[in-house]
Amino acid sequence: MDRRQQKTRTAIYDALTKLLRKRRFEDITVQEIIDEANIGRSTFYSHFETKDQLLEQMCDEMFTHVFSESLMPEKSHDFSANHEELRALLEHLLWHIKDHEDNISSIMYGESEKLFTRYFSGYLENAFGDLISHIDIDVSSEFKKQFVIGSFINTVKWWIGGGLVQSPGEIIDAYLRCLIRGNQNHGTGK
Amino acid sequence: MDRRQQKTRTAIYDALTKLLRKRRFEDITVQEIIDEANIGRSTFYSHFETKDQLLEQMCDEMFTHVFSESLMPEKSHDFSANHEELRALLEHLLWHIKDHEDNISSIMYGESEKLFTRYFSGYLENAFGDLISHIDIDVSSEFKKQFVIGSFINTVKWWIGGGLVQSPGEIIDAYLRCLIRGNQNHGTGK
DNA sequence: TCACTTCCTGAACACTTTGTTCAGCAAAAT
DNA sequence: ATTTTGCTGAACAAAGTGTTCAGGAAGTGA
Repeated sequence: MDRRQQKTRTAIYDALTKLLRKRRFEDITVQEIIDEANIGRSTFYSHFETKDQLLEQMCDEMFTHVFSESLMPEKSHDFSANHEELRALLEHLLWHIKDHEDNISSIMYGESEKLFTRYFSGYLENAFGDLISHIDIDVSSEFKKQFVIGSFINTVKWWIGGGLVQSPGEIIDAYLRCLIRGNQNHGTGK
Repeated sequence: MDRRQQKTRTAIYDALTKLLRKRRFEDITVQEIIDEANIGRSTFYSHFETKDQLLEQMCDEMFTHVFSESLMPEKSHDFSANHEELRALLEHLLWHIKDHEDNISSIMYGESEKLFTRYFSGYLENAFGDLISHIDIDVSSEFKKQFVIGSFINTVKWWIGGGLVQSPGEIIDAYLRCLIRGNQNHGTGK
């Protein structure tokens, strides 16, 4: 691909990321992004149709990167019999997020937060959907999914909002303790 | 108060509510509100400084109404010893929400949803903050609060988003079952 | 009924932001 | 060296925001 295109694109991404650290997305104007990126107006619009599309694409790239396939639990894993493995997987996920702290934190305000939530939710549903139905609580599986995934995303957002001061291990520990409590002994113990 | 003012104000509220049923708040223009309310431009701006202020005030009135004081648990109540009372209170809250279904549903998209969440969260923290610290899980009290309140609001949002098809009783049942599981016997049984 | 106070009206205005267009220039590709 | 592709920046139309103001309508009180 043309180096010029790459250059403008990253200039735009960097500019937006920098601006997002100080302001909500909806309060940032295209002109500001252009100025910060130091490019021509028409250049911006030849890359992105609108400001919203820019955000979407940028987040998309980032999330794809953060929630990369390597984090997918393999279908064969039986977490209901082995909580340690689930814990390790979730913790690994949080480490990934921590690695992208700068980028993700700047996104967690305003409209962009919703993109994160949607993307995260979709990922978790894919990755853990089956697993969740094995958790033994007497509620509809839709409700269970909503509860488990929702509370996890909430927890992660809360963690990020607080500046990621706790370690991923602490967070996962606390989360699982709230969620699994009373359920620890369901595994058949090896 | 001058009847004219009242009339304009409700005309504006009604107009916005109607528009919110079809579009996100951020996509609605002041002009549309004005047209829908059938008032003059300067009239709008003599009532509200900006579109955002209108939303805030409207939501504020509504939430104050929905989460009215009558729903405050009395300090003396000991929910840790009596889950039935807590359940009844939460169910009552959902009934209140259901009563305002039309208004609340129209608000649950875009920016206005965040106002709801903030308001709801503040209310719950006030109403149930003490109570939560009595729940027996070995995590920090901040985490516990985040988890309990967050998952409850999530559940309510999920319920509203789905069109409030389940009864308040069902929702509270499922919520408490997910939350309290393994903890039912902590009360000292009268 | 007669003031008079308050509110509503709607047009005009300045300003900001958006998204498009286009001619000219610069940098890649072949 | 020639062609293709991308960047520039000014100019433009369109849409929205928030203000102002003169005049009219509707409430209020004597």
